[in-house]
Amino acid sequence: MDDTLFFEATQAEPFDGHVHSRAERRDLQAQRILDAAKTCFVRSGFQGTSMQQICSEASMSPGALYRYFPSKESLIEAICEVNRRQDAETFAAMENCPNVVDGVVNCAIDHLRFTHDNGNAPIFAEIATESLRNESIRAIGDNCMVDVRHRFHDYLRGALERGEIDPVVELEALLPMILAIGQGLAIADLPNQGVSFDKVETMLRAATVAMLRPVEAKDTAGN
Amino acid sequence: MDDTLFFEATQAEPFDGHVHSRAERRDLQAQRILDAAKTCFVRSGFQGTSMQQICSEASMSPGALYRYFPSKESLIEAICEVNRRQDAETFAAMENCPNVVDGVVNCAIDHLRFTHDNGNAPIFAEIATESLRNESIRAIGDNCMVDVRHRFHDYLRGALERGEIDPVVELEALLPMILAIGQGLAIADLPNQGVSFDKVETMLRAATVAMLRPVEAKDTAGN
DNA sequence: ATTGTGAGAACGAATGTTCGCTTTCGAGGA
DNA sequence: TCCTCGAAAGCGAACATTCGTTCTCACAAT
Repeated sequence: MDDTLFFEATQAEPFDGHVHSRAERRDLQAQRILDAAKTCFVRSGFQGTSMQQICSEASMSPGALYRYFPSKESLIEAICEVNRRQDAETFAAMENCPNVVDGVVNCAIDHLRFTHDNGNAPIFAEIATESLRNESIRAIGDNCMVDVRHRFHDYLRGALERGEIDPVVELEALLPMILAIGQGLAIADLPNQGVSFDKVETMLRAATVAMLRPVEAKDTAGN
Repeated sequence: MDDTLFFEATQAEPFDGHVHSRAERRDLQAQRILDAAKTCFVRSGFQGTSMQQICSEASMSPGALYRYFPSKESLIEAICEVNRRQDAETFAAMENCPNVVDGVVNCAIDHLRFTHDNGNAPIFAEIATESLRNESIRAIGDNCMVDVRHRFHDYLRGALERGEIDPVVELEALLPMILAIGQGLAIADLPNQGVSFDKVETMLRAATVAMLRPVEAKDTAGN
């Protein structure tokens, strides 16, 4: 199911019904480390966080921590991977939305809401920044973005072929544009600046309609 | 004139017209260090760059470098300050533009073009990310953003009061939205992904018109 | 008895910065 | 024009500290 993390449950509980099986306890500890790492990364960034800080945050010794994650990089990868999976889930919901504009806007707002609620904006920014240079992180970030980009591309192309979008629209330019705007909004975390999600949605919908040029916009302004 | 840097020309040339006065040479060296620092920061980020790397890039010993900048942080601040000043110049041009939409769009495109041409996208992302946590950088970044935000706010409010924008538009929500979009576009560096400035401008103009709701859009699509 | 888990000292490498020294510069006196 | 000398510029080894990581050993659970 998932071979990118290092602490998978290597064995299902054998026979007994103990409160904490060996594997369960191991997963629990690993999660504790991940939570501590995320807290530190939000606070100081990937490069600015030391393993000692993560150890302190997790109330764990280096020797213990290194039993769960073989390196600092593996911790970063795990954090990125969690984000990647959450993003994929958010964007998957879009594909079931019949109206193109609603699909794009709802998906973006869901993403913004999730990022805001989990305090993920700094990590999101960190990943985006680090992806511009660090190879190993770019590999993960790109996988994430490639995934999102692909789904988004297919979704828009489908709408285009079904005649829901003005054929004038060029997908190869529109797609990076939308992703860039979404990224900017996620990093800015507008609700943190006192702008409600509703207002963001209203403006984003207007902008989306203007760029997508849907052939039959049903209720683009009222919702 | 400028009291934020540490290497000001402490004395104007006394009387002679030498090719390189003492102060001129000092400024030249300081600039060489700044260029090297920028190269390294683009490559590895603020935290990921060591002073040794900057020294190597500048072909200078640590002892020499530290005669010009008292710390690594002062180098980061100087780099940020340069960016801040450039941004301010770019955004100042906006205020002379009569048409609101043109003002906003042209300003944004100018900014994107400058960021792209100078390879500043990674540093821009770095500053934005670091501003979310690092105090000293946030101080500079905020000064920059406060400046830009203030100019932008006044500009839009002027247009609003002059009746160029639908009074329905709420400035306090629109402003962060526009800045977030601009930041996202700057970081994404679309021309680096094969999307021309013209296409970005077309889409951005459409989105801007949709969000600004100017009362009399003259040639919003054709330009 | 064997195996998994944790603590914490210890490791070498790398960090930002400083220090003592030499070289270069340029104004002013001979 | 040449010399002199104080100051500025530059070098690179060395500093203390911190980094990510490993090692050893004790404890706990099976």
